[in-house]
Amino acid sequence: MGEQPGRRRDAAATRQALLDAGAKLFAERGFDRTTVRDIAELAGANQALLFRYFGSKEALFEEVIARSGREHLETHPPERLLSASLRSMLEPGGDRNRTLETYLRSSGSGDVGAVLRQEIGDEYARILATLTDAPDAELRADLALAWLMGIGVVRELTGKQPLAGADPDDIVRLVVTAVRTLLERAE
Amino acid sequence: MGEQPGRRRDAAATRQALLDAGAKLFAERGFDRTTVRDIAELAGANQALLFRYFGSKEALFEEVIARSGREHLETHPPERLLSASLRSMLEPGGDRNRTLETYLRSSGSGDVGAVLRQEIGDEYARILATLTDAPDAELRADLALAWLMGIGVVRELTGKQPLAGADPDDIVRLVVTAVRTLLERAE
DNA sequence: CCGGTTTGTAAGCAGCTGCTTACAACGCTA
DNA sequence: TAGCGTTGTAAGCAGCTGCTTACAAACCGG
Repeated sequence: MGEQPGRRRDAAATRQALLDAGAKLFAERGFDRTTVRDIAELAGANQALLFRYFGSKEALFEEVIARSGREHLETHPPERLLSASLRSMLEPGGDRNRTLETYLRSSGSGDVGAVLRQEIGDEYARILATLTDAPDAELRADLALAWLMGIGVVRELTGKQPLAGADPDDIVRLVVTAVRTLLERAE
Repeated sequence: MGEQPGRRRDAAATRQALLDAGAKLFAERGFDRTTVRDIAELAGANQALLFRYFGSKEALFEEVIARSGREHLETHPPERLLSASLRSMLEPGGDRNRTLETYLRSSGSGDVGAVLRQEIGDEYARILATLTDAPDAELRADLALAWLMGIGVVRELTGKQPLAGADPDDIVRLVVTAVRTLLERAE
């Protein structure tokens, strides 16, 4: 990508460029449809370096997921995690967090990065579960998380209208209200 | 698969076997990770027949989606569509409807079967939208549909606990209650 | 029973995939 | 500046992919 004139050989920068390119493409296309050649080209690097620095396509993927996944969790308090994650998924912009997109675009049973994805999901749900004192708090938190994922699927992956073109504020308002009901309603 | 002794050569039966095998594998693995060789093997047919009867892997996929997608819509009234679809996704069993799984396991931008998937989604949402008289009924219906998809993602695709192992009754109860709030709450 | 059509089979092609290897260019340190 | 490890490059390999082709076996109307 943008190569600095003073550093024509820089392993750390190349590694980072590959990581960034991988993050972008995995989020856009999923794991299967992203090729190591595409990643290397977008990073402006030789594809052999991908294997030198990461070992395999799968290892690069896991590093992408691990890094991007924790950012949101560390920067938002529990009561705003849901709306913050929702907003970051809804609002366009180059530097937004694409964890959920990457997460849900990569499927399969005996899957790649499955352990990491599970850890991140657990972390999200654990935090959301602190917002309710219902006995089945964790199940309710999972359902809230599932809603996030579903909105991501429908918007970014199928582009269904009117949801795909709706105002993020409207979506957040509707979802937060209903989720509040979901979490607060003890029986 | 199970070959009748009286009909050793039967184009219609072979076509159907390929369709069934494709439906199963596409739902389990998604489009990309399902190979035409796998489909042919599961169907007990030669893979060349797949191309003779359907033309391409993509055309077979579209036929699978088109057929399975309409079944639910035609057999459930609006007020039970949500819970019925949710249940069919949650409850194990060989002959359940796997439209949503197939739907969400196949992603990508310039995508395969995109038009058909959109039609099915529109149909679901249109029916759900009849359940509310809010001005943004369609957006609310989309959000309800998105929740369905999300629950499918989290359960079948990531296997996250406790959601993946929860009692379908509990899930349906929580979701239906919250969705009722989502749909009924006019402002 | 004959001739042509339908159904099934085996083999292979071209292209792409993840990954490896052999080698050249560079830059630091002694 | 000589030596050497680091960084980058080009080429290619083996395996898999969707798809095609050439051909054999079964079927059916005449």
